[in-house]
Order: sequence, then structure tokens, then C-alpha cells
Amino acid sequence: MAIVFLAPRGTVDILPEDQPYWIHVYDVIRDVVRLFGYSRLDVPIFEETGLYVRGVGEGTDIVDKEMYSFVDKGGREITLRPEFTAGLVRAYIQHGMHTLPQPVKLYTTGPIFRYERVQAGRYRQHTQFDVEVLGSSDPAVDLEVMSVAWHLFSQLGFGGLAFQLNSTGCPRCRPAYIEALVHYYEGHQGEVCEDCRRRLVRNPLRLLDCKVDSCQPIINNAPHIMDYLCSECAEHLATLRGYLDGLGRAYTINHRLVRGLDYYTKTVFEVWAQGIGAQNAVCGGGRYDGLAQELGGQPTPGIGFGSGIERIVMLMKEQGIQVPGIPAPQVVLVYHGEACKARALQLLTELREQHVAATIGFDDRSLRAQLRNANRTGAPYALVLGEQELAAGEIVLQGMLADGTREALPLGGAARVVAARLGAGATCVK
RNA sequence: GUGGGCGUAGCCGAGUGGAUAAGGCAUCUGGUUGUGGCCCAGAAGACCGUGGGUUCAAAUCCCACCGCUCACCCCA
Repeated sequence: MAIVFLAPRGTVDILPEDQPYWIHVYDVIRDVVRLFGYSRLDVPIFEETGLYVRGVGEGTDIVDKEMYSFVDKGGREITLRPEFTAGLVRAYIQHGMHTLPQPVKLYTTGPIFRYERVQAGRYRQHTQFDVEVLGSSDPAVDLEVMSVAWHLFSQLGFGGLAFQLNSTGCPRCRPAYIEALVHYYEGHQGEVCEDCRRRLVRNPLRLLDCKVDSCQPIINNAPHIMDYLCSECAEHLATLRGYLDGLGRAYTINHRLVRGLDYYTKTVFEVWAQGIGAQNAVCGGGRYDGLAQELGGQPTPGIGFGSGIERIVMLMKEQGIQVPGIPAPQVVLVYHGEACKARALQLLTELREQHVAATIGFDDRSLRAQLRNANRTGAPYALVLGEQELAAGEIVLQGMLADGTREALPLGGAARVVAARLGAGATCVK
């Protein structure tokens, strides 16, 4: 039989065998956000296109070539969310959250859509854990947000992650830096790659990001934004670094860290991993003190990050991190003959009402086939009901983990007895 | 958008011009009219990615397209 339909390019099915990783990541996220005092706010999967054009910025790759945009039946311009921040800031403004105690600490998880060429660790639909803190420009909030990421990765058991930190300045100091950078590169036009000549006019900050060998000496001698930060931005970074050093956090100041969204101001950071392909960022974020105002709200500083769960799961596999398995049923019902099947279905319901995780085989297969499948589930017990037992008003409880000891129980009230028997038992993990 | 690699059952994979396209895993059935794991036997499952070309003969050689994958760009 030829397979007709495949998952669309850039999308993946998260199969049952992968779910333990995902469940564990979500469990850890839940613990971390509780520990840090964050509230969940879910925003729609699609928004008005203008939100992202205004928020993320024209000229960014996301807006220029990566948005899944369409016109709905009502003629509205709609875009599948390519990031979380703009939507969450929109919700903050829409619901008057400036009236809440500030800052407001929010998180969410869910799918993100970007029309990109697929490669290892990069999908057209991926899932992010997103954190945003709105309403404070205190550098301690920068520390707080970075700490959420630190704690998450530490709780997941990762080693060898590299935290990268930089400042992108602000609208007051960044133009002077860009001007200096452009001026510097204009003197080296003949030496840099073709892409860099294009970046020079389109997006000068990205010049620092070039990986072409011949451009590296030029980058190394390029002016640093650190030397151009205004006193406010310089002080903000210095204070944050003081806090980080005080906590003994290892991080690298990366002069070349520039992020692809227009709204960033001051702090930007990423977390890098090795061994998951060329797309090595498992977390990226920064401060966006001008975004709320750009979106029509009161001036409201903010900072946040997104972290890609697909990449986190890749890294867990790469690092061999163990996660809890899927619980097996506690008991599997096995029957022989139609009368027994009908009675077994009643017992199945009774067991579930007693909170016993119970399953039954279908399609009237042979006892052997039913036991074989019961064994495969990893269930510690089977309950076998055949004509003999039914006639005697009994049912056989059979242990499945060892050599299969069998014990006859009265059929009436069997659910209660089994529930009591299993109640004290360990949770069974396949 | 650009470049590299790869397309043989659900999965892995042999086959490099010659007849009905190996084998393993998984699935189903049986060996035990009512008892799982191990073992054994059998069954089912493939328009060899699609289309065209070369040839007496193509899974195999050539071309195009499609798909997957990795990398560039950029990002999570």
C-alpha cells in the first residue's frame, strides 16, 4: 500500500515513544514557573499580521520571508504566530495588565510557525516555552529571566551549555555604533564576502554574525558596541554582570551576538548547545523596552526569552538524559467466549471506577494472543475470565511479572478486591 | 532562494543489467479446542518515489520531476 500523505514539510509527528521526553520537559517547566512565581497566559495561534510587522519589524527575516500569512474569509490579514513576544505584549495591553502589581511575570508554551528551509533542529512548526516579564527595567529582572532558563536547563540535567550575553544598546546609542560599524566596513569592502557587502546596506549588525573565514579578521577588528553604549545602557549591563558574577553564573560576553528581531534593546542573550546540528541555540531572548509603545500601549519595559522544546528533546537524547517512562496498565482483562466477554466488560468498568488502570483486548482473539498482548503492555497482573470461572463465580488473578502465579477471586466484588490489592503497590512503569 | 547526500514492505536493509525482488524487526495465525515472556512453523505485507529514455532485457544505466535529509542564510 503506497503512502499517499506525509506530514507537511517542516512538521513532525511526536510519536508515543517520544512522549516521555515531552511530558518530562513540561513537568519540569511547570515546577520551574511555580518556583519562580510566573502566571500562564495563552495567546492565540494566529494574530493580525500587522502585529508582527509592527512588533518584530520590517526588514527582519521573520517578517520579510518567514511568516505564514493569509487572508481569512472576512478579508482580514492573518499570520500564524512566528514568535510569542508580540502576542503576549498585545495581551498585556489589551487586558490593562498595567493595573496589576508590576512587573507582570508571564509564561506560555505552544507551537510557533516560520516558513524556513528545514534542517536538523529547525522546523516550520516548532514548540516554544516562552517567558516574558513586563513592567520593569530593573537589571535584576534581566537576571531573574535568565535564571528561569538556567534553572530549567539545570533541572533537566544538561551539562556543557554556553550562556552568551551582549547588549544591543538602545535607540539613543545604537545608531552611533551602526554608523561606526558601517564606516569601518566601507574601508574593507574589497575584502569581505558577497553576503557581507549586502548586509552592509540591509542589516549592518548582522555583519558580526558572518561565518565566512575570510571575514573573520575583519570582524575581529571591528568596533565593539560596548565602546558605544550610552551611560544608561552601559550601567544596565554592568549591574546585570555584577548580579550574575555574584551568583557565580558562568557566561560569555559575546560582542557578536546580535538578534534578528528589531525590538531588542540593552540585554540580549542566547544559550548554546553542542551536538544537535548547526542550529545550536536552545534559548534566545532579550529586553524590549520600546515594544509596548510601538504596539500602541503605554511605554512599558519588558524582557523575555523563547526556548525550543524540539531542540531541548534533541539535546536530552544527545546527552543520554533518562526520563520517566509511560505507566503501564495495572491490570489487563482476558476473556474466553462471548458470555465471559460481556461480564469482563462490566468488570472493566468497575475497575476503572475504582481507579484501577485497566485495559481489555478486543476482537475475541485467542487466550494466548490476549495474554501475549497483556505481557507486552508491561501490566503486572492479568484477570482471566473463562467459562469455567464464570460458572464457578470466580475470576483468576494472574501475576505477569514473575512466573505467573494464579489465584482465584470471587467474581462479585472482584474490582474492589483488586483495587485494594493494587492500592499499596508501586506505580508500574514500563 | 542556493548547494551536497539519499529514495527497495510500518521500520532496518541485501541486491550494481538477466527469470517468482534476500534477510531481520514488528504484525497476524498456529505448534498448547482455555494461558504471556524463550523457541519453532506458517501467513500477510513492495506498481523497487513518479514519469520518460537507452536496451532483447532496468530496482540496477541516463534525464526530468517529486520527496526526504544535511548545510548556507537565519533562528528556537
